[in-house]
Amino acid sequence: MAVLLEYPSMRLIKYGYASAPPPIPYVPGFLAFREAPLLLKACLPVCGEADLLVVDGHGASHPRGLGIASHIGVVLDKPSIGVAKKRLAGGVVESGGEMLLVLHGQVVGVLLRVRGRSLYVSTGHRVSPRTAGRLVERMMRGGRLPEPTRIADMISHELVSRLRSSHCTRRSGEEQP
DNA sequence: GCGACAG
DNA sequence: ATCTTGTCGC
Repeated sequence: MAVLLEYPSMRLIKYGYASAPPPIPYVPGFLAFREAPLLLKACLPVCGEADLLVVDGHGASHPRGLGIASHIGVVLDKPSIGVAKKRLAGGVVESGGEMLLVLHGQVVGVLLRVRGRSLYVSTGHRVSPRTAGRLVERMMRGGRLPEPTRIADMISHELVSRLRSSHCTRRSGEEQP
């Protein structure tokens, strides 16, 4: 699922999606091998108008410094940022009131605290760690996740729910007492 | 040996 | 991610 939002209003312009069985199982550190091909298909209708990609997952804060956020940015040749809900690699170092994500002695991202939860924001492609953090902060609208991720989650959940019930039950739109 | 391990 | 349990707010 990919959504195109206007910045800074964060209004939904349009979205794209694709569906297919997972090619391989999920293995930590290799998420892009499982999800990037389908995600790239979902991006086709919207990425041409996008100036920045916000990806659900890590970018440079990855065991080999190349998470799915970096992967997508490189393939689509767009600036990208990784926004993950859990730590994958590296550590957190406080510096000047900032929580920096450090990997192999390099600052690769920032840790944001949102509503008591952690958000691991990292460089994807052509965006510095601190700029990535600042941009994500400006895409927050009161939710636990930045608007691109939150809205994509919302729409994809609705799509899955509606598609599932219209495929496994009787005619869609019929009541179920 | 033990823990950690995006989605 | 998915699943289960518990808590809080409307």
